[in-house]
Amino acid sequence: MSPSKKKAGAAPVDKRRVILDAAIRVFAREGFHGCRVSDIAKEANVAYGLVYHYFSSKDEVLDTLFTERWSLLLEAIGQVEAREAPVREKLSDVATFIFESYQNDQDLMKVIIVEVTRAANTFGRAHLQEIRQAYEGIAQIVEGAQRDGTFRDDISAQFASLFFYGAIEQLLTGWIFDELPKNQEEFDRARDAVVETVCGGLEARTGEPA
Amino acid sequence: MSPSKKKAGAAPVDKRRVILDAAIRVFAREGFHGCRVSDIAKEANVAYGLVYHYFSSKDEVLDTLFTERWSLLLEAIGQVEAREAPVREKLSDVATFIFESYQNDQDLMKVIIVEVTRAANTFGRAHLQEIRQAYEGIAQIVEGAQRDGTFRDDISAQFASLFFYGAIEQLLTGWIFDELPKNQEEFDRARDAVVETVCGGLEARTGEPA
Amino acid sequence: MSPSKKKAGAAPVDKRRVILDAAIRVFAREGFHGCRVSDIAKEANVAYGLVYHYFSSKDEVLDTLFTERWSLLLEAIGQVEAREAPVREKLSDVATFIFESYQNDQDLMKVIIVEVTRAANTFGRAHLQEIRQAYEGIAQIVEGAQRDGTFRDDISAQFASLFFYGAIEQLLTGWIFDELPKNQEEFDRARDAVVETVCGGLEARTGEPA
Amino acid sequence: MSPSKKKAGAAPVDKRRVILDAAIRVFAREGFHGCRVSDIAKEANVAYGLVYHYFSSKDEVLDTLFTERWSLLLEAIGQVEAREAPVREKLSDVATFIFESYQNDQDLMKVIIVEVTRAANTFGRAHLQEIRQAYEGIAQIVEGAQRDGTFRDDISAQFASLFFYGAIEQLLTGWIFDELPKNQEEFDRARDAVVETVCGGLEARTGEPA
DNA sequence: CATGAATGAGACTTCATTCAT
DNA sequence: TATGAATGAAGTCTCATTCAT
Repeated sequence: MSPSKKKAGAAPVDKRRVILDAAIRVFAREGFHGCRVSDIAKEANVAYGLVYHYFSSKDEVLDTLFTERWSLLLEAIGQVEAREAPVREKLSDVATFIFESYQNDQDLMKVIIVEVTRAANTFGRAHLQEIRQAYEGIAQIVEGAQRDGTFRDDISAQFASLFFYGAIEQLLTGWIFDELPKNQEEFDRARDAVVETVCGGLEARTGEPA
Repeated sequence: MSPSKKKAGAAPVDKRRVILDAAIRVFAREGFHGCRVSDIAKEANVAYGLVYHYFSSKDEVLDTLFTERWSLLLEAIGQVEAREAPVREKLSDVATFIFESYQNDQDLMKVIIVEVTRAANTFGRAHLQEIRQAYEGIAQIVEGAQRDGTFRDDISAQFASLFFYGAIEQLLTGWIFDELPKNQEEFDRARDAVVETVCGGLEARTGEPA
Repeated sequence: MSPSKKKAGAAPVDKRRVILDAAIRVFAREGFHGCRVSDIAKEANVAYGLVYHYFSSKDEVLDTLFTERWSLLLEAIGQVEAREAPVREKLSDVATFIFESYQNDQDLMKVIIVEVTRAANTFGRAHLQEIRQAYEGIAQIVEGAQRDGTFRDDISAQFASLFFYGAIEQLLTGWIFDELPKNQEEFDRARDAVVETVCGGLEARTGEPA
Repeated sequence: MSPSKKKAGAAPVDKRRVILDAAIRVFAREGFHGCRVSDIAKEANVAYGLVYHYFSSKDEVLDTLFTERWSLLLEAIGQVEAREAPVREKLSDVATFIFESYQNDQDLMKVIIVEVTRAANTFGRAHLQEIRQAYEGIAQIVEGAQRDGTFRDDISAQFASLFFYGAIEQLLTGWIFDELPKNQEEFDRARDAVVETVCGGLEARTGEPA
């Protein structure tokens, strides 16, 4: 942040950041395997070798992008989880966070979902631990609701968590690849729909037909 | 050299099939990109070049595997859709079909999910059309239920379909990569949980709290 | 050797051999590190990839060349060792074998000496075992002469062996890099000189001044 | 930043020397090609660029190390050569000088032998002239002995010199890479053995069997 | 003198695909 | 059908050297 060694006025270009941002665009455009390291360097207007000055490998660039972002998600889930609020609101907040991430950084989220989260065989495997942490955070929100009687407890919180996350990711994937409308209204509708559906299905009922 | 297995009476070996089955195992074990064509040939006990005699490329092998299987799913969805039955039963049947596919052909389903369905950037893109057909089939089941008033219609059938499919795929992915228990009972529990959750959330209600 | 699968008349080109022979020339001319794999392929009139069809790496090409040749030396030493003959004759035969190897395959011997035997830090290390076997074979010849009283035994056979081999290798290195005369007469003179010097120094004496 | 070590009284650190000494350790440990310039800087606790402030290239660092040391050897040989003494004593002194160099600066001598003297294809070639000077110095000692009748003159002094030096270098190489015992006693034994063997073989004899 | 970020050429290796038999 | 040798394009990573400060 503080450009201590730079004279005021000089743009303190953080080349590492420049490379990361370029990588987001290139990965989103061409895919991780579809691009060469030189493409990243070119997009960043930087010499080939500089990528390797800051990152030990092409993989590490993606790892860094993923971890940077995923940790925000984990943190957000943690905060939601810790709060006192109705479960619907909590899950809605989690969904909102994810959808907003997507709205604000479409390229980055595309990369994370396409190249990591859904790439179960390659990077998804490497980050299994962190990915699971998100599921577990959501599961704990569900468990809380089961404890206080809001949610039925004959559906395991783990399953519920997977349904919730899976539904959201499927939606995002649809947005990413199908040419679906992507506007605020649509995002809100989608978010409400997931929350409605999953919470609706999980809520405990009295005097139900089913 | 010696046509030992081709003596009259012995089942004529369909080398094409042998190659496909070998590919399933190899793709499941090493991933599509992690294996070489020669690995498939070796696994099939077949000469390198023979793979190219039956298939025009490595891609085509995977395409074939995917299409073979996915068409079964599309057909199954179509039949369910055409039937007269409560929507819960219909969706449960779809889920059952998918879970049974997984139980019976774990390797093949792993390959389809990991390398095609979730590989949005590569094969998923090539087969987007067919994949969407499945979503649409499910959506039509939902629409039917919306028309007869069983399901609420303020959540679009398209969304509902993505949720349903996304939840199932997330579950399967969990089974594939996490070391979760995989037995009949667990499969049944999972299936019931998805159906319960999604249908529960989509059902129209009278005198509801929400 | 037997071109069993080739029609008589067709030149049975062993591409592997062609590559090895090309590698000898290229390594001798440019050094192992000074040449690229593509240089070998070009020299062999062969596609780049074929080198990797037959060898797993550039290293393995050199390893193969070394091992092929060095095993001949080890065998020769073994045969000399087993024979009944005066020690001078034995050591002279060993020297002759080495000098003749050099005369007949100057490029190969240059490669072996420069890139392996004297490259203690790289390939020499990898083949330390085999190189030591040669020293040990020579040492055993010396030990035989010590046992029968021909050679003094206050100089260890191991040392003597190193002296003998070291002297020869130094000579060869001189031939390889200095522009010394290289003709049969010179080879003979050199061989006799080493044998004379080393054996002369090792022979037991009676009534010596030293 | 803080010139803490440069306070009056503290020995002024010669960074150039520090770099050279670090290079010795790094070259000995990892080999010239096995290390990076940054490794030298790190070992010297010095900034990357400073290496290039004092030396124009990585090569020049090694060249400097070699020349520094080799000139001592040449000088020593010259002094021995100029002295009036029996040839055995002279050659023994040369051997002693080399063995003592090795005892006192194992790393440096390892570097010189492994990376220069025996690296005929790279640095050995660049320093061929200086290396030959050593051979010639030794040859002149031998010639002197031939002139006064101590050594036989049917073995050329040049050959004799190569044998002597080759034998010693082979011994040192053995010490460097095989885990041979390295103590004063062993050094003395080795030195005496070389001198005995070579001089013994070169001495003129009267009434010899050979 | 001192720093270390920036540069970019260079080489190995992989592997899908072709082809002669 | 069946074989497996042959092809060659493509891409990652290394690291000596330069340069702005």
